Amino acid sequence: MVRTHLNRERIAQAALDFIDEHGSVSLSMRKLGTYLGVEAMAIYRHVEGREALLDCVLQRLMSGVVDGLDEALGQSWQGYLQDIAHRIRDVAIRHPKAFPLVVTQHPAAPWIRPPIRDLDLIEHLLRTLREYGLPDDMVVDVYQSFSSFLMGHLLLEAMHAGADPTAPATAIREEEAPAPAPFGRINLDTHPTVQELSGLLQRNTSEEQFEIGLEAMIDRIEANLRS
Amino acid sequence: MVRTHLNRERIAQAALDFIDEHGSVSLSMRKLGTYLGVEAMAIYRHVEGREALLDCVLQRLMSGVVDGLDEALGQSWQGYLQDIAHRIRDVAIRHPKAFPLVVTQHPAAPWIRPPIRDLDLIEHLLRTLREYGLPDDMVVDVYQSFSSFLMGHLLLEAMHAGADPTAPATAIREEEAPAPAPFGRINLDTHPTVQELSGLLQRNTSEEQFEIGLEAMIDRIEANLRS
DNA sequence: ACCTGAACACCGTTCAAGT
DNA sequence: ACCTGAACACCGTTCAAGT
Repeated sequence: MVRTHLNRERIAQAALDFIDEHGSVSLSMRKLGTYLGVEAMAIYRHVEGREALLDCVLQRLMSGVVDGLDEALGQSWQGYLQDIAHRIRDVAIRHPKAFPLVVTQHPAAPWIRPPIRDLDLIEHLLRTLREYGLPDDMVVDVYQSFSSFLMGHLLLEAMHAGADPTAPATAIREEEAPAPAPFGRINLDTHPTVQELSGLLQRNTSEEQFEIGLEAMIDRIEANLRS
Repeated sequence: MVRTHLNRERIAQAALDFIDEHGSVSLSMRKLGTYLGVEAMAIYRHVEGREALLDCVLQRLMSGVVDGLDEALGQSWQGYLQDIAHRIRDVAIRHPKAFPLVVTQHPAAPWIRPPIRDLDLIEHLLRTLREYGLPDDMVVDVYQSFSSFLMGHLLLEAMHAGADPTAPATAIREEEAPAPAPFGRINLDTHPTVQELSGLLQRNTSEEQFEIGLEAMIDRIEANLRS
């Protein structure tokens, strides 16, 4: 008797918490049930099924991005894009195990481009860019380029951050390889260039690359606007 | 008695064929068994489990990229990158249902950046860029930027191409909405800008965007080289 | 050496029954 | 109105048994 009173929001939040901890493949209706202190099949009274549940999680994950976005206005479309980019990056970094849902869950329409798939955010983006005076074809072009950019960078960052520090599927035998991992099962002898560049390859430059790439994309839009 | 003689390659090919047709979530060991005309659990004699099976599919999917890549040499590193980019794009377009495995399956090491995750291809890329005279830190930088770029563009293209033309999960009731689909469950009244730009949004400019973005990335590398 | 078939522990989902 | 519990059809994986 711990306060049941199930509802859509409580379920979505619990599912997100569970995914943050154990990953989305480990989430089952039954486990989420016991996680909620309820008999599992009670969830179906509030959400249509597992697929719909993951859609709820995704929406909860992304709904925070558009909130408070208006305050960032009044500057420039460049600053506005920077703001959105960093907000979505925060989501990807804070929820690395949940973020890949943006690509796993099929969007509601084919012209929706993850990770910008929340309709309110799309509306906000298109409307705001228009208000800053960008022509319509340019507005749509920015939406599409921007999505691709975020997708590429953030999915890779999330994969990196969300990778289990725990051992891979094949359990480690104690007698072999107490190595620090990054070249565990990779034969460096047959890939000498990888070996020689291993130091550089292991450097994590995600944040710089993100900032540089974002700047470059904005520069490219500016150049297009002038031509 | 149709020639069984199971082996790793035949299994991987059959799994890829199955995924191309039905998607990777529908692939089960049992279904693949009957698809191969074999008693399902026979697969375990050749691959360790479902996860390993998907890794095999992924490897088969990408192994073709590095083959015949040497012939493209002798030109310039720009042409070389263009060649790889288009080869990987071909894979994404020809196997839209299988391509998302590049992000679903965790890579063997954290410094590996999908979709360029085949070790032979990574070795080839790093070595070749070096031979063209790029400095080491630039070589690694190109690997990373290039991966992000391909990831963003190709995953979105694959999602678009692989989306089921069949109805979504919620079966369509006959009396409502015989609409052509792209705005099926989306309320356009609350998203007027989306409505006004719907014509532009539905245009498929994936290929142009890919070519333009690729060119821009290469230009950026050239500029970095001169500075 | 390779495949089979029964078995185990888990799934998503449905539905009649409880309160 | 909301939750329960049994049931059904499926899973991945193990293992002794067949040939």
